[in-house]
Amino acid sequence: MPVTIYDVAREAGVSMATVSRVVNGNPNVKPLTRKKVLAAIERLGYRPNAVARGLASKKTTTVGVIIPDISSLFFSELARGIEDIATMYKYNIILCNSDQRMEKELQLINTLLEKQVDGLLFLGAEIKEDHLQALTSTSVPTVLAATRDADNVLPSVSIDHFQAAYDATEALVARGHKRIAMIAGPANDPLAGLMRYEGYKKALKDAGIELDEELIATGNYFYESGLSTTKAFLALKNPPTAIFAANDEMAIGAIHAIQDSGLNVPGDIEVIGHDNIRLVEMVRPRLTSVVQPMYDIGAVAMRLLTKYMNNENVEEHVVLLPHRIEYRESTKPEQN
Amino acid sequence: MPVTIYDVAREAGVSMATVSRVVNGNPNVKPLTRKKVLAAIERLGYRPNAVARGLASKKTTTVGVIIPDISSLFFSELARGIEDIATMYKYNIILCNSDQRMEKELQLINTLLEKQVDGLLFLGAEIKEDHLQALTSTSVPTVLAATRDADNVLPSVSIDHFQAAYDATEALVARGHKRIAMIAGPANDPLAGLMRYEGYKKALKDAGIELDEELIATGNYFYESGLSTTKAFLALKNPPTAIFAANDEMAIGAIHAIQDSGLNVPGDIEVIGHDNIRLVEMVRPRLTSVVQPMYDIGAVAMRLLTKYMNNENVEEHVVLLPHRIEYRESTKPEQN
DNA sequence: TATATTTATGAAAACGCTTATGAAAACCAA
DNA sequence: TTGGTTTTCATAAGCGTTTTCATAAATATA
Repeated sequence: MPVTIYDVAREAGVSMATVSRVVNGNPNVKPLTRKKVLAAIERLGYRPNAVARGLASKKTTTVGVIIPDISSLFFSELARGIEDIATMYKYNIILCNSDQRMEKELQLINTLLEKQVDGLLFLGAEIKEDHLQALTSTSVPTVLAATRDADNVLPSVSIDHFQAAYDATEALVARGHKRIAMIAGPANDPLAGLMRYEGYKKALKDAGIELDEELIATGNYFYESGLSTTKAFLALKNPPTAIFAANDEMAIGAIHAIQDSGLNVPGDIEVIGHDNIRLVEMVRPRLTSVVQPMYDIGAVAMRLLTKYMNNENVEEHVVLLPHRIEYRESTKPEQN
Repeated sequence: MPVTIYDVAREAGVSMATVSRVVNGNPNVKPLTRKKVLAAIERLGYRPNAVARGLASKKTTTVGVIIPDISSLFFSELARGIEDIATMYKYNIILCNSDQRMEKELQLINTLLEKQVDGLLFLGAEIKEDHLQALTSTSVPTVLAATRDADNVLPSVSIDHFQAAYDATEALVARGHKRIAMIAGPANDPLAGLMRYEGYKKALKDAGIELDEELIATGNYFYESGLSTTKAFLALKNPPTAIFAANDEMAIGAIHAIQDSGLNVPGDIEVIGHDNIRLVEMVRPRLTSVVQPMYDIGAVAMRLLTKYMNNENVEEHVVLLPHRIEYRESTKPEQN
């Protein structure tokens, strides 16, 4: 039988209200009384029941996190940022994998709301009407991380994917390339998929390079798809001299496909990846990549959420974190 | 104001007990009544409050997971296994990073118990007396994953680290090597650190190869330490012809150190890693590695925990999952 | 000293649900 | 019909806190 606040009250010779005050650090308790209560707590090994507390106070100090796949290098880094800040603000995290399946996402939102989370962090790709519907019809504050809804209805933390892709492509242009291939993400992924593709197109256009459909492939963000799409590129009668991949794993696949065919990176073909996951340092040549600050996105999103949960004032509800390109050996120095 | 079970009861013209029965699938409800209640729930958009339910039923359908670092490839894979099975059994996961710091681990155990989790999954390295004390002094069932306490007091799911390291070393011996180096883990890590080292030593001994202290280095499981320790090996006047690393990241560091010095893997030096994380396929040459089934360890541990939470009978509380070596290009075919 | 304030404490009512307990209703056999 | 079962449901007592409200004690003010 676990010891309750009532047991402590009796042991200390006070009322449970007083024990509650002591436990919650309410200053209106005489020092002597506080000491007595603390002693009783110690003696009995009292451990407050957070569920009961949650029912009474309507706060659970728990936030729900819906994430596509925690085993992904990208999202696990993000999750770490989330959790660190959550801990800092005394929140715990209920972590759920959605696999980006809408039905599951909606169901998870519901489950987490049932569990009375104080806030919700949603990571994913596409935010559809149903998501918006589910997330705005509740009073529980929600922040999107590493994604955004099209109309910026919900608070979100991400980077400017369009500009990031533009910059990466431009860097390739600046190195004199005319035939720049892209391994894009799925088109139903509005940011990492579509936006990065748009940035690539715009950069080519601004450089006066005509778009060649042959040089555009769609991958699924996994290594394998980088490998296979690049093999196809290499089989072209006029293959690319540079490749921009929508994420690092595919970029590394590209490098290996190039190397496997006897060509050299960056000598024959230069490669730029995206996200700058830890992997980029563990490959030869090390991968030049657009830095997407995953940890920071998670951390900032969580911080933002705490503000909403505390009813603090928030100046800007859509935050775009800065990106930059980290140059490594998969690209050559810029020629000018 | 959220709608409560009471509102539903009024709307449906029944008592709240009946609503509760319907919500919880209690069969003792007339079909017609059930339909009325369901309709009322639908009409009002009722969403049961899991906190209140938890208080009344003393079950939260939530389990706590203490993990060293979710951003690690190794642990995030494990976490995925845990979460998948948890979902399957209708549990949610509260995920906490411990960074292997004992103080934090103990504090997390306490926090999770306050939150009234139905079970606890502990992942880490060393299980000390304090851990045992904290974990056994509660009635909340606990399972260790990817680790074990020395006396097998607590239920656990892991592999036979000694044997795994023995097998890896033996594989190198079978390839004719006499100078086999090991990049071990920290000695205060009893399994992945110490046990794997012991397995290595035993295999050498059984092969009649004398232990050479020069060929033993201690790393921290990160890529960098594989790189630096291997550089030191290569600087030896009599360098190793094979390297066994206690995990894959260090093994990949070793490969790159070897390649950077102009030597060839496996031509000049063969390398075996441990764990078989997804990375091993994303490196050239692809890394031969001892398969530790991370996902399965997580999944089995969670499954085991569900049994304890349901008071089911458990035959064996210490489960050792099988391991094997996956041969890739960082080792040569066995010569016989 | 008497009065007004402030500070400390306790009693008791929520919080939203589950779960005995037991009564009424429905069913059954004889 | 009658009595005995079985179903179906309502009443109400928790579950362990927080939090109002009231009051008592302590302190300050006049």
